[in-house]
This record gives sequence, structure tokens and C-alpha cells, in this order.
Amino acid sequence: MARSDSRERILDAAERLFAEKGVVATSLREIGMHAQANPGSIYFHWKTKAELVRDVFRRRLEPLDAERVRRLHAAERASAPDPAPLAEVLAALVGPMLWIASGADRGGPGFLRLLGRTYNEPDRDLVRMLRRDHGATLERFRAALARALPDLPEKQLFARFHFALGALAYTLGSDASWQLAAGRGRRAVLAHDVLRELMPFLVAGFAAPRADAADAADASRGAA
Amino acid sequence: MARSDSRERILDAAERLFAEKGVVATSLREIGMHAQANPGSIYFHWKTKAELVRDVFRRRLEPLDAERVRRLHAAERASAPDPAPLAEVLAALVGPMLWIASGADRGGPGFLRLLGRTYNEPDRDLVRMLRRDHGATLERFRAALARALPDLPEKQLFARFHFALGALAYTLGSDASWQLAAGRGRRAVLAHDVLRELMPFLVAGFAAPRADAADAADASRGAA
DNA sequence: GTCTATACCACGATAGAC
DNA sequence: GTCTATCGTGGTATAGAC
Repeated sequence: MARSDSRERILDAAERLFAEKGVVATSLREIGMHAQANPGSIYFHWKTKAELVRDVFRRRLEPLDAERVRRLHAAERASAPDPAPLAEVLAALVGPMLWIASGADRGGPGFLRLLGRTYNEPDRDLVRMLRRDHGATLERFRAALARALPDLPEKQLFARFHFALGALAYTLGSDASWQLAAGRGRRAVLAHDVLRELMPFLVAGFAAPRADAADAADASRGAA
Repeated sequence: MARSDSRERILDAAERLFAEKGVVATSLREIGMHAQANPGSIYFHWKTKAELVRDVFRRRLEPLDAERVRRLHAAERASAPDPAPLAEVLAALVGPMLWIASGADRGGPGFLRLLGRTYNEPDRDLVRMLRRDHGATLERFRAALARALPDLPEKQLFARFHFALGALAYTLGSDASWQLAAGRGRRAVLAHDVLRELMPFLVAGFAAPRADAADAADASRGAA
């Protein structure tokens, strides 16, 4: 297939370069070079750079979203009529990333890194696009967490959900986290370790009691 | 003072634009326009764009670092000869951000947002510069956390420290978190609320037990 | 369907008038 | 100390040969 051949090569090269240097800093010229395709030929497959970016993410996120929802539903069925327990919901959110990390045909650790970085990237349109295409899945998890923690006020739940996504995104995106087990040399193993460490941290964080008055006063005290 | 006048205006404009659109996406022309200064005149004060960026961060981070270290030392003196307790160390790390958020002359919530975004920005040199200039403070906190949690293996502590920084960075950087209490309209109040919610989440996360075998197996189970 | 060549523009940075 | 003018580079995107 002459068509899909070049198209996939371009997507692969773009994914790798985006993960390394960021989306905005990667030029179409560079993508073309690394894909052994001509920069100009990218415009046969996509109208603009933004649409190429969209497809780079969609190719990986659609299976990831599907797997997350599948595991969430499985957990909910297993515990019905009670809501799925907190640890199960979080495992359905985080676990499929190990599945991503362990398969090069699913993007591997490189895509996880790209994903982590991009969620916090200051490109308005890019984040907006991600939210439009894949926000529904996150909303399902927010709702499942609300059912698992019926006593936690909505505002607190929302805040903690963001903390969890932040811990996930930053850890996957940061260089430092990939050096955690630098001795081993293999990145897939590393992502596995990091994500496994994340689970108890998140479970405990979500289950934490509210801040009492003393803590809050202490935290907000300014300079002398 | 003709000198510091324009210089400060440029720093202010750069800070605001960096927070809105990101460092790489902001041009010197744009900074000059918003600062009511000529793009070319920026090169009188700084040799390159990178040095301007460095100063934008340094202006805010040096007081922030100093305040963090001051509060950490205060906590350590208060509990000596025992190590400072976990909650106190975390409060010294997070609390001074409220102090930043509450003062426009210290950058306000805008700078917090910039800081949150930049820690995850894929610009290698920028992150490297931040680490070189201000990594020593974070290292002090890592060491203080190790003393507060002597039973937690170094690798786990390192991972959890990254989770905490991630939750902090993402929350401060994300647009969504700033809409938490959109009804109130005032951003400083909002940053205050968000950071106060963060404290119990982090304390519980750091104090969490290690993952047991069952959890780990569950989290790593792939697709069917 | 892919390549070459190129238009067009904005970028960072410099030189020199004032 | 600030401005204008401009250079060279490299970005996205297009036109048209093959």
C-alpha cells in the first residue's frame, strides 16, 4: 500500500519528535525528514499541521479510552449494585497506561511521555482539541469517583481529580521520572514501576480527610 | 528612573504573555508591543531571549525559594532534635505559593500558572535552566521529606515527590482548575482554595502504605 | 500519491540614528 | 536608553511536475 505506508511513517515520526521536543517546537520539515517523506507531501494527507497533530493523538487515544472504559464497566458490573470501589476505578484509569507502555504498536512509553507533556502544554487550541475529542472518558471517571466517594463534596472531588491527573501527567512527561531506574535501561519496565507506585499514592490521596482549620491556617500564613 | 522603568515593564509583559501562551510561542515583538517598548530595545537589557526568560523566572523564584527555605528551617527548629513532621514540610513547600498568589507585586496567580506550565514544558534548555537555578531548594525539601519518612525507601520517596510536584504544577497550570470557583471571579481566592485542598491530598499520599501484591497485579493486567 | 520548488511571513538578532 | 530599519533563518503552506 503506497498510501498508508507514507501516512503511517509520518505519524510515527511525528509522534516520536513531538514526545522529544514538544509539538510546537517540531517542524513539518523535520517530520518529513525523519519519515523519509517530503515535507510537502504531508499536505496531501492533512490540510494543516493541527490536523496532523490531532491524528497523532487520536490513533493512540481511541484504543486507550476504549480500554479504560471497558475496565471501568467491568469493575462496575463486578460490584453491582454497589458502586465500583475507589481502588478499582483508579486502576481502570491508570492500568491501561501500562498496556500502552508495553506495546510499541500502541505507542509505547514514548507516547505516554507525549501525552503527559501535552496535557499541560500552553497551546490553547491543542488542549481544547484533546478535551473535545477525549474529555468524555475523563468525565465518566469523574462520575465513577463521585459514586465511589459519596461523602466527598463535589468541589473537593473535582480538585482531587485534577491532582491525580497532574501527578500522572507530570510523572509521565518529566525526564526525571524516566531516570528512576536508569540502571535497567529498559523504558517499558520503568513506566510499569512508576505507574505501580502511583496507585497507592492516589488511593490514599482521594480517601484523605478534609483539611482541618489548623492545617489551613498554617498553610496560608505568609512571610514575616 | 528611565532604565528600570522600561526593564520592569518588559518583564511584566513577558511574564503575562508567557503565562498565557507559553514561552516558546511568545515572540519578542509581542512582548515589546505589550510593554509599550520597541522590540529592538529589549536587546539593550538582555543579550538573548533566553536571558530575558531567565530573569522573568528569577525575579519571582528567588523570593519564593527564600520563603520556602525560611519556613522549612522554622519547622525544623521547632521540632528539633526530631525531624520536621511530614505535614509541616509539605506546608513549607506549598504554603509560600499562597503568598505569591496573593500579591500582584510577587507575580500573583499569573506567575503560579506560568510556573506550573513551565515545569512540564518540553523545552529542554528552559527546564534545565530552571533546575540549575532553583533545583537546590527542591533538593532540600526532598531531603527533609526523607527525614520525615525514614521508613519509605528512597525510590518510593523520589516517585512520590514527583507525584506531588506534578499535582502542584498541573493544578496551577491548568485552565480547568482556575474555573473551580468561577462564580467568585477573583483568582487569588481561587488559588488559595486550590492549594488548601492540595495539602491533605499530599499528606495522605506520602503517608500511604506501599502497594501490595494484589493491587499491583490488578493494575498491570492488560486488555483481554 | 509523492516530490521539487517556492511563496510568504514571522522569528530572533544586529546596526546605527537619535 | 530607545527607536527604525533590516538581515538571515526557518516556519507553514501551496503550485505544479512527475
